[in-house]
Amino acid sequence: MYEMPKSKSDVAGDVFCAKCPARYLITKLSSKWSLLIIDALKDGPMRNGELMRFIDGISQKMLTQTIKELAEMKLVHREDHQTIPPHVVYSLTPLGEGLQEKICSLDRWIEENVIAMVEDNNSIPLKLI
Amino acid sequence: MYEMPKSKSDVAGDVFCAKCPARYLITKLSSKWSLLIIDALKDGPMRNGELMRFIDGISQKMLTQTIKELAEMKLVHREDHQTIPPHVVYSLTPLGEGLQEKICSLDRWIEENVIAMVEDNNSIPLKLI
DNA sequence: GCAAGTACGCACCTTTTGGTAACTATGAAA
DNA sequence: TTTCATAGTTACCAAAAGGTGCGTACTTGC
Repeated sequence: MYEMPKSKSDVAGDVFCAKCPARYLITKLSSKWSLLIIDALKDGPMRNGELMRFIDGISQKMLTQTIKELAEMKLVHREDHQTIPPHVVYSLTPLGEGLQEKICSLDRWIEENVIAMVEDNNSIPLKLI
Repeated sequence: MYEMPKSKSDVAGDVFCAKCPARYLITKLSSKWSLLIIDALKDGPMRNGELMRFIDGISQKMLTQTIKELAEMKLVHREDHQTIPPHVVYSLTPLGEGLQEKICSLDRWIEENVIAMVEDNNSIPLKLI
């Protein structure tokens, strides 16, 4: 597994290096649910139920789990009103906003180029949206 | 699973829709190996062994498998010289070049912001690069 | 008064991911 | 002559991802 460095200043970024924290982060972020949650939060704060309905196909378990990881990475802010029934609001942190621009750019590119990627290709499943 | 539409013109992109091909593609692309291979090919064609050495930690199996998927998505071109011993060269297609810009932008952002994401966080493993 | 919504945690189970080792055929270098 | 590099494939196995169903404690609408 990983080892802790002596000080934080020893940390630097290289995704191609297996032991770099940057690689750890790219491993965490390279999940469809992480990408979709950050994309979904681009227009402002959302609650759990809203995200569930917006991100078609995500389960409650994966939403909770992924949001927790994104919060640990300081990309998403979790605001719990501490009421019963629960009222929790999720939003992007300033750091998350920066990442969101990159991820949205990637997602929009995929949506725009999906036809070129799947045409004449029987191994990629197609379906009406 | 998925169903085939009547014609290709029915295809459109929405990553938030579970049955959209765009979701299928984002699912395939959201793996660390896909992201790293496309990033690695940004400076020109590379051979199998070069990629193995450049992308620290990837196994032969995952490299072969991921490249195959990227080729099916028309993002990577596989040029096999049909010799023994084998000589195969991989490069980005014009489509892959477009995606590479987005992915490199994401990877560089992660490398630049890795410190902000991991500081004061004991759940994220750190290591000297 | 009963059901639904809220945002989870937990246990169980299946599917997918991904590592390792063995094997391929050949040329080139030691 | 023996070893290595090349770019794979295959089988086997362990680990991780991820779905489903249950329970929670309360409020609001029907």
